[in-house]
Amino acid sequence: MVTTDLKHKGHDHPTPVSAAVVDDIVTQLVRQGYRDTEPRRLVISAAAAQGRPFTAEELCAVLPCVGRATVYRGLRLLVETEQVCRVLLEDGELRYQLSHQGHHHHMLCAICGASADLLGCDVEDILRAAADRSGFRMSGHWLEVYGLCGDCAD
Amino acid sequence: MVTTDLKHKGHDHPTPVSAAVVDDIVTQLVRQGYRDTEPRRLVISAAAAQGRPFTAEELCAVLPCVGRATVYRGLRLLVETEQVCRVLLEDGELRYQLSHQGHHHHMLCAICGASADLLGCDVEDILRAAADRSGFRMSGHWLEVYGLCGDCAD
DNA sequence: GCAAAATTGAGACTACATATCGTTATAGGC
DNA sequence: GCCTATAACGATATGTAGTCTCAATTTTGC
Repeated sequence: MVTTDLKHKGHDHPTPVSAAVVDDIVTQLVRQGYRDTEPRRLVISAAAAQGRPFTAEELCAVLPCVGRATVYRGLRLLVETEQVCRVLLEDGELRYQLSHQGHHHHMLCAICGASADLLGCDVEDILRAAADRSGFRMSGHWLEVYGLCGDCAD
Repeated sequence: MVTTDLKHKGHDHPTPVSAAVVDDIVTQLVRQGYRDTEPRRLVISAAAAQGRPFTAEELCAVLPCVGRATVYRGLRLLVETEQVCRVLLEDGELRYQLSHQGHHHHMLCAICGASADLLGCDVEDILRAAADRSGFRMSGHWLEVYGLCGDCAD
């Protein structure tokens, strides 16, 4: 859990963010025909440095050296290419976070705001069967789980 | 202003609003100490007339005789008192619709935009068990199902 | 009918997000 | 390494959704 110490210009230094994560995402983008640019890397790096779901404005605040429009565009691109996924908070607010591979759901802590992946849960088939019984052909779903994480429940 | 046809459909056949539905909701509000006012009834009536999930702006458009602020306040009150529930569309847009009693989930049709309640599905216990295994204490969840309704699947 | 209090509505205001457009940086050919 | 087409950038204008303010109005209880 980090950190309030990244707010510098482009060529600063050791972010707690592993360069490998950024490189990996950039590689995915390049593979899809997008360019490898400095501002884009900064957006990815800032997103990766967030310890919990974040908003576009929060990235802007952390990246004063990158134009607002660029932050928004970068974030949108990451969502479109599925490098970043959206997270729905209990009050209806929509935030973002780096996406781990594949379809999954999130458990969101009401106290610390942390997000963890919900593993070992396959509701897909159950939902599809229930929908079927109503004559509805399911193609997808959206699920968020709210509560307290292990640390905060104590 | 480009709107998808999904969001336009349904203006042709507004659901006839039974006065009983409006009366019922107003009764609930009065019971909780809120007043029975004409603008508030108009908001409820307009909400009930929507054939599918709607936005605050849509209600405003349908109710030119009611102030914007009043529409927003009325809608917020209805959400707080759980007469209206929020619905999350697949693209992340948040809309509203009259609430049927109790906890339930929605199936949203990608073509006509209709919303139906998902019945005969209890994922609650499954989710709680999966969360438990990760040391997470679940207190609630949010679930939406997307696909095609019976009419549109043909 | 009267007074207190909740509610309303016009419009100012804020926050968030996108569009415009001239400038800059990147990638790929040479 | 140099050159060019163009993707991407950033400053800022514009748009959009929602809240806030406050005087005027409506509702409720007496």
